[in-house]
Amino acid sequence: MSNYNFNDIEKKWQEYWAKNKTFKANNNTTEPNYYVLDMFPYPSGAGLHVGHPLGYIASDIYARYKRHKGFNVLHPQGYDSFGLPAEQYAIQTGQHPAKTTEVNISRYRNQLDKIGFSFDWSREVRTSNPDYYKWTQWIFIQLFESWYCKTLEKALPISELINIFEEEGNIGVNAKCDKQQAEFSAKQWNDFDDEKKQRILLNYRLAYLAETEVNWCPKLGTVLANDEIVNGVSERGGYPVVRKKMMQWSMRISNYADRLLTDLENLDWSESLKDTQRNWIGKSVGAAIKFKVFLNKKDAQSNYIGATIGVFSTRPDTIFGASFIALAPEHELVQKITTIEQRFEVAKYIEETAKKSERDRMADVKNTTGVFTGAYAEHPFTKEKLPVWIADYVLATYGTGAVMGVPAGDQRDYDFAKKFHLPIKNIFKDIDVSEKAYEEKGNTIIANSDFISGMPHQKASEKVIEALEKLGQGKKKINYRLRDAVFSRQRYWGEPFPVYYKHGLPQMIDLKHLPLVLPKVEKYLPTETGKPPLGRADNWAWDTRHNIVVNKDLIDDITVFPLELNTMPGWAGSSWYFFRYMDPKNTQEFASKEALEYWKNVDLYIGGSEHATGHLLYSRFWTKFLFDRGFVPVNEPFKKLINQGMILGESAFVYYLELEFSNRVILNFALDKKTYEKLILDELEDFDYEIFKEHPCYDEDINFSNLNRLSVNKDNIKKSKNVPIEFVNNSNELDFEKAFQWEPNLKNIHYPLNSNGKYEVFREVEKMSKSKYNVVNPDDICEQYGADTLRMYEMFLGPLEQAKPWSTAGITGVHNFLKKLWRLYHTGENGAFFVNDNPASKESLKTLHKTIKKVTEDIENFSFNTSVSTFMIAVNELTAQKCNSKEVLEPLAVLIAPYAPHIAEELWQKLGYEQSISTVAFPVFNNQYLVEDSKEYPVSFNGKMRFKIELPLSLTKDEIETAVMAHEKTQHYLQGRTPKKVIVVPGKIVNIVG
RNA sequence: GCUCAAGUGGCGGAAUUGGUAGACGCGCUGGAUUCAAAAUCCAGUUCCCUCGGGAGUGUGGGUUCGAUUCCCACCUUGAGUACCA
Repeated sequence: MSNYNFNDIEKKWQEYWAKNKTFKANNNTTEPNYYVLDMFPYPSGAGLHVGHPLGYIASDIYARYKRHKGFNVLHPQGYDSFGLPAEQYAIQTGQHPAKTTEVNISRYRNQLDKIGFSFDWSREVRTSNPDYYKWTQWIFIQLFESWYCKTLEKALPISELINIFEEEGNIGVNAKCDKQQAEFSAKQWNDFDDEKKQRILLNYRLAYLAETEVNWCPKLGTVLANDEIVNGVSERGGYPVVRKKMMQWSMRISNYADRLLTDLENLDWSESLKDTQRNWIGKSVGAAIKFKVFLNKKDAQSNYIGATIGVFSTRPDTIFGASFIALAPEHELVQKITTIEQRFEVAKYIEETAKKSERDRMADVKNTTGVFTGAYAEHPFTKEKLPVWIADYVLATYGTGAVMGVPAGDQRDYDFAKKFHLPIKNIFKDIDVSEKAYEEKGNTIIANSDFISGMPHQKASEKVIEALEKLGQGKKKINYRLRDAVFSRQRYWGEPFPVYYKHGLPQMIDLKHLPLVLPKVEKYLPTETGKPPLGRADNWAWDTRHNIVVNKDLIDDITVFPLELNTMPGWAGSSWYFFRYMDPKNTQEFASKEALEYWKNVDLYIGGSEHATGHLLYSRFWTKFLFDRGFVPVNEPFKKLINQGMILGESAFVYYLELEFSNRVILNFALDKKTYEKLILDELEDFDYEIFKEHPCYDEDINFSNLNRLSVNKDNIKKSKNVPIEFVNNSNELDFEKAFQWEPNLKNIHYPLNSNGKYEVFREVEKMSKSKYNVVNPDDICEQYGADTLRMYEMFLGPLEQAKPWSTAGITGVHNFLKKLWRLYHTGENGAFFVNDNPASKESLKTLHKTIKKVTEDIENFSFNTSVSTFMIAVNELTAQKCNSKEVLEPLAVLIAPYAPHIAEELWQKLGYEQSISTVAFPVFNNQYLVEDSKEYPVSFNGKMRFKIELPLSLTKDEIETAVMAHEKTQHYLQGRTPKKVIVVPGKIVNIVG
């Protein structure tokens, strides 16, 4: 008697794989190689839920498949182990983040192991490991020691730039600086003192230190990158974010904007993900236009202030419609151009806008505000004097921080002009702009515009740019939305910068002395003086004589210097980890040339789409940089990328209203579905108050306060023996007794009951998270049904890339399939293993090869959900055929091995093999088993399906036509008529058009 | 607002380049086995019907002998982004 005892089988093979290092990748083979990578997890304290493994299962299936196909597969896993949650936990409990991280990692590892992944654990990396972050620090130094040459479109060593400066000055250098770098000659450069030289070089370095306006989150005590802010609040925690100027490390990613954009073309990524990156980079083509600023409207040269306002516009063709110029409140020219009369107003306005947080400003979109500076800008063609305003709808961080206001062509300019009674000049032929601006480009003809009147948009733009160039007041310009990335965090649990400060100037610590290891601190909070947590460390100064970390009391600024107090952001370590897996133990290089050359880039990368504008962009940036400097042989890190959809949790809630009565007794009334709908639709006028009126506490002056909700998920709290307390039955009815026991507050609610005398809870699908009590743990599924069932079921749920709610409703179907598969090999007495050497029936061979064909196609196309169905059909058919032949059952086991590796290994062993099934070649589809067969061809007349004719599958198109026309059924239908046309779709259908 | 994706039974979802819509699974119904239950197996299951058939892939058009698939317009939902000049 032999049952499908999945728990024993899975444990046995997981141990076998670990012991035999079955999935260890080789760095030097003659076989072709393939690199399958998952986005490595952040080991959070909550552990894995069933959503996490979805992508890992998909990549594991593909990795195992590729091994069967004879590839040397690299399929590693590791941990993105620096991060905020561990630090916040440390702040609360005083535990060192390294310790909690360690605990979380071992929990993760434990959970991952239970699912039977084919990871090569010998290559594990952890970003918080000093052996690893030594190289993150090293890459930072390389970025510091590089500048970006716009002419060659690549990063070059800073030493080459110094050479140029020494010989030619900076006049011929085509590089982007964070601020306008004044020109200097070779002689001037050579005469500068060292400090000045260093300051100038900082303007060119790819990693640079500069005072930048940053997103400051006071609650988290740190700055955040743009992609870490969602809807104006922090992604983590949802705290408010304000703008603040700080001295920060930044990365000149904007230099790579164009390459990051154009290189997307050749990547095998989904179009929607590419679009997200394209939008984020935000390329727009237009013109840079300079306006001369005058003190007043009078046309006298003496009123010229001697400054110009540069604007960027995607619509230079609308320049004759310009009626004002608007500056961002933070614009550097504001002070210089504001007239004496307007000074007070302007100062007041700027103070007000500075007070507003990013979020307030966003919430206030509809409310246009601004103030006149008193100055005027001269139109380059008409010489008209346009008033210069300050307006907070103009962003300091985009373009030049100034716009030319063309009310007719831009709705925001239109609203602004309306509000402040500025002229609205119509410059479009046959278009009405009396109500709103006309923003379409299309084929509109420009009018009332001097030399471009009568031209369409595109041509007019070109002409204007041409004319501006002649005047020296403008040129064609490409602008990007992508901004340089802030690289400093006021945090403890991150990579320390390998930087010390000599007289305020940053100096790099030599590679020989890396890693610079995180110092010990007593508390993980910022210091009392507002410095980052590293400011609390005593041993945090750099002794340049001995090249060691020493106590900060020894700082003398001669030989001992202060170290950087910021740490690197979370994305630092994750921007290059895929290279480290290639050679994870290397102590001399971040990865050896040979390893990098052997594996090249990641062939298949699977992870969530939430990293589209963060991790995936930064990784591409660092890879391009490392490529430019010759450290890696590839320009892009991830050839093919798949975003697995999120698995959502289903939550159950009680919604209740808190009602405050005049006698100050507070009562909670649970809502039924109908009332709830009325409430959210604000239709409370016809709300049924009768139920409340019956209550003794009812009063005319009921005060409705907030709508509350309470989770009553059935899987959220576990009894000691892992049995979920069932709060809610399948009809969504609440079990009061159990619910009250769990959450006594539920007792204080008055429930409207349905006809069964029960209360129906609300169901909603939302993200799985600990705080929502809707987490399903994969361990429980593995224990109850086995890892193979979990793997197949997660694939069976639906298309990989689609988001879907978790439900165990269909899991028995998949589990039954595995039991049937087991039985297929155990048809002996009392369920004993039984397989024979007899040749298989033609029918069984047909089933097998049909399955091989479909499953191979499915894996190649990543449609794993349909191949689970294919397996089910195959097993059902083979069971019906009573197939016991090795000829079919052996290849079948291999076929299923990527999906359900444990059961496949067990069957393989029972079939008499000692080697792991993962070394066996994948079955090859043989057409002959299908071709010899016949097929029913549907025959239609004028598109209407009439009957089917059975014909051999091997016929050609013409033969099918002849055979169909000669067939008695056809002749019977035609009754002597001659059809006009016969259409044959091979293998499909025959259409007769009469 | 802009960009993108998706709308198919009671449910999750199948359907090659346009070719028998609803595979497969869940659920449901009936049956077999059983003292009974679990487990397993078999049959049925889009809707309507006067049992001949008719309708049907968000809605309305179009192309085609033939449309879930291609084109146009609209509706709905989801995702991303947001004063980006």
